[in-house]
Amino acid sequence: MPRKCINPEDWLTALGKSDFRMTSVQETLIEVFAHCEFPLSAEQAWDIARQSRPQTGRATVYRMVEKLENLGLIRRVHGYQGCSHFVPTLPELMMLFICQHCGRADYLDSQPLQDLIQYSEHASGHHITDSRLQLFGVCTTCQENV
Amino acid sequence: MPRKCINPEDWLTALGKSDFRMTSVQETLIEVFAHCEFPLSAEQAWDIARQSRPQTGRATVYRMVEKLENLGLIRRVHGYQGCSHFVPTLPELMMLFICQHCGRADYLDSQPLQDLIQYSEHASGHHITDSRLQLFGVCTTCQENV
DNA sequence: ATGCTTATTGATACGTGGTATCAATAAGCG
DNA sequence: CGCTTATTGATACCACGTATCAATAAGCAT
Repeated sequence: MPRKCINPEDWLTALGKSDFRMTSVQETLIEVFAHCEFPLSAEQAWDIARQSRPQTGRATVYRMVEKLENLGLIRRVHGYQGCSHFVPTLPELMMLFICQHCGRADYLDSQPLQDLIQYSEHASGHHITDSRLQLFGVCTTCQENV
Repeated sequence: MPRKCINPEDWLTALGKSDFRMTSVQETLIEVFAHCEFPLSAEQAWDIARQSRPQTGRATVYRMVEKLENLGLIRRVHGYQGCSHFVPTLPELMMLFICQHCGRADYLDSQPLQDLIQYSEHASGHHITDSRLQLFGVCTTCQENV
């Protein structure tokens, strides 16, 4: 499965507002999420963060996860075993695919989703402002390794 | 917004397996979910159930919610304020729309979603076995009442 | 109807994921 | 360098959900 990677620099830029103070915890957590291979829970992120920064507090991780989600830098995965895991968001709006076998996330072209929304909006009369789509299945790599 | 309604009789049929025993709690909770206007959490369902059946236990409600979800009779709403609310599932697979203003759920034609899945499967090479789509916005009724 | 088997219930205790509090720390600015 | 104040981390706390288990009652055989 293709591996997308996030540039932590961009995240720092996105976080860089006037009343914002960059700290070492934040750098650590940005690294953790920017490079995660799999959807990560706050608890998992905490474990990983403490490997390189043992004094990291639990509440701080939860706060940071909330902030990153609000900024749209990470994205909640609405999966089978709960909805508390996150993956980095790509700059472009894309559809999320989760492999049920290896657990990895892939990002697919979102044009079909935009078409769907436009069609459904017209067909139903509702004004659609937001959407959540997630696809599950077996990724190309795992299909080969059966 | 159009109001779809579930027939509790159908649910009883779906529940009627050999080693299954129908009880009054179950009837109560089926009524609660079959007629709910809005996505309901287990806790909310508990409150409503106790109005007509005060001795209803909390654990029983959670057990029943799990059973109904496993049977596909109710469906989890992956919304903004968490993922622990449920709406009755319609016989046909349909896309879920939630109005951000009045909170009501509507069910939309799922053909566009099926098309999207078929297209994305072909385009990505992944084998897609399941999906979760939810749409949010302002329903036709709420648009008129601005 | 009556009794028996066993699925189901409800009370309680428990566990986990997430939040409020608050004194201590440190970022960034003048 | 010192000040202001955003941020941190420890702790306590809360909510949602689950495991346990004796008591209850469905539904079948008789």
